[in-house]
Amino acid sequence: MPLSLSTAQALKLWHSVNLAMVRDDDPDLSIRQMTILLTIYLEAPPHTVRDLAKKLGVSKPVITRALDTMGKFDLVNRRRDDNDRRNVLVQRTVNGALYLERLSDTIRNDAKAV
Amino acid sequence: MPLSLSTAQALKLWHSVNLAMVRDDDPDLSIRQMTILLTIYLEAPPHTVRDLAKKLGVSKPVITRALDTMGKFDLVNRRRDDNDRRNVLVQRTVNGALYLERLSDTIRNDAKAV
DNA sequence: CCAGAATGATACGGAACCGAAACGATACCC
DNA sequence: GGGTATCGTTTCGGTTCCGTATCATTCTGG
Repeated sequence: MPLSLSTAQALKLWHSVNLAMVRDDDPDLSIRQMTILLTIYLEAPPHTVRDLAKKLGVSKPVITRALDTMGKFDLVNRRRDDNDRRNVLVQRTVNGALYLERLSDTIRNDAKAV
Repeated sequence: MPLSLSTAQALKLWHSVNLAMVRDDDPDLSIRQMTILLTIYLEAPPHTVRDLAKKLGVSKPVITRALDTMGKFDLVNRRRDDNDRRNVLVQRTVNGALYLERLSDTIRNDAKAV
């Protein structure tokens, strides 16, 4: 069933969720990093660097660097593809799942207050 | 009336809107910049650097620099307060209003598809 | 007046990210 | 096998953003 939002609701929701991200102490993910993370968790694997770059319309180094950063935070994992060792398979982590669970809680909670 | 979203809806909405921002060619605003912009447009004036810093829980230079950047894009405007010339009043612009209108269109449209 | 407080801007060194180009490793194909 | 294509990474120079400290300007209170 489709969600229907007014203009004011849409902007207020966006504002409150962004404000929550700014105010908490964790380091913010950039929009690109956030989009990569959500793609990995919402779409079916396998996820390769090349596929992610194509989906986001960005260059491959952007993906590599974002995976480096998010890997340091243990939000994603990299593994070589044994069937084609040129490929890198991007994998989910427990910590990444928890991160997105907290994000969805924030969104849902702010949506109720909008 | 409160919005009610499932976990999957919340994350899918967040994903699709972020993806749209990544894919379009305009330079992305950072989360902090976006939050400042939305605060200026959603909350009642006057908006000073100090107030914005307090609301977002960041230092004043963060606000000054974000206003510099968004001022270059003509998304916001600065004016000295004539009653207390130490203050800077942050003001809306036509271009900023258009920017947020496009943003809300994206959010509302993606919400329908979630 | 003048000392001190308040406000926003600036200086500084460091970190993160960018686009473009080049690189090493691996797979494919004739 | 040897040349070529593919894949992810690295390098390069440059830009932006950061936090902290400091600054100039303006107001306030005695």
